[in-house]
Amino acid sequence: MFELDVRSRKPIYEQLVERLKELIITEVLKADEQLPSVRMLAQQLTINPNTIQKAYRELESQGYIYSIKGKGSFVSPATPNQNSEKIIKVKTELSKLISEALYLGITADELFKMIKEIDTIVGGGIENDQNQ
Amino acid sequence: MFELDVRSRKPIYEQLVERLKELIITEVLKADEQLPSVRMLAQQLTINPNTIQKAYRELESQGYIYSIKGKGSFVSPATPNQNSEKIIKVKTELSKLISEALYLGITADELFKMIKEIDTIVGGGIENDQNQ
DNA sequence: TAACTGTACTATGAATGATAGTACACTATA
DNA sequence: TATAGTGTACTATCATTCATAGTACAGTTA
Repeated sequence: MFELDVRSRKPIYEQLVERLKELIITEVLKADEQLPSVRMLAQQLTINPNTIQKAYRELESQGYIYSIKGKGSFVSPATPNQNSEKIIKVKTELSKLISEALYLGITADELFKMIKEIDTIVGGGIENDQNQ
Repeated sequence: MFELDVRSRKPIYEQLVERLKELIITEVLKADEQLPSVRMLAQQLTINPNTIQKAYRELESQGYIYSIKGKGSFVSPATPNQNSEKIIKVKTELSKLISEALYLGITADELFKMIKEIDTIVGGGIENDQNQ
C-alpha cells in the first residue's frame, strides 16, 4: 500500500500525505472508507504513531479526510468546487508547472492529451460520476 | 526582484530557486543574461552568500543557468526537448496535479484554457519563438 | 469493562538549513 | 602586475524541523 523512501529528503509525513491523497483522488480509497488507525499504520510501516497523526491532520486540514474520536479516520466525500482556497492553490501550482513544461518543450497538444487521458481515468470527481 | 518569506517553512534557497526559475521561464531574464553575483545578491537580500550559491548550484544542476569561474553566472539558453530527465519529472508532477485539479472540480475545459493562455504568454520556448 | 479509536503533550536526538568565516581559482581591467 | 571583481568549497556553529518515545486523556463499541 505504501512505500516510504526513508532516504528521501522529503519528510516521511509528507510522503504519507501525498500517497494517501493519490489513493483518494484515484478512488482506490473511496468516500467514507475507513483509513487504518494511526497505531495500526504506524505498526505496519514501523514508524511512530505521532508521525501518522501528523499526516492525517494535514490531510484533514486540506479536506481529504475527516476523523471521529473513538471511531477512526475516513475519506471525505469529494466536494467539487467547494474548497475554493485549495482550488486557487492548485491552480497557482499548475500555472507554474505548465509554464515550466512549455518552456522545456512539452507542447500544448501533449498537455491537452495528458488532461484527456487523466480525465478519462480519474473521472473528474462527482460531476463525472453523476454524468455516467 | 525578489521577495523572500523568511517565515515560510520553505527553505530560503528553495524560494530563490523557484523565483529565479520563474523569471527565466517567463523570459524576464533572457538567455545568456548575467545573474547578480552571489556576493551582490547576498548583500541585497541580507542573506548569506553560501545560501545564494546553494540556489545557483541547484539551478545549474537543473540546467537553467551556467556559471563560469571568474566571470559570473548566466541564464542558459532554452533547450526544448533536451532535458529528458527533467521533462519526465515535470510530467510526473503535472499528472499528479492534474488529477488533483480534476478531483477538486476544476474541469478539463478550464485546464485547456489555462494551457492556451499560458502558451500565448510564455510562448513555449524556442520552438514558438522560431514559429513567429 | 476492556479494547479499540483519535488527539495532544513533553522530552530527546538526528537531520537540515542558514550563517560566519576563510581560502582558493579564475577573469578582466588599468 | 596588481587589484577588484567573479565562482566555489570548506569548516564550524547555531537554529529549526522532523521523528521518535513515552504518556495520558477523551470517545466509541462490543
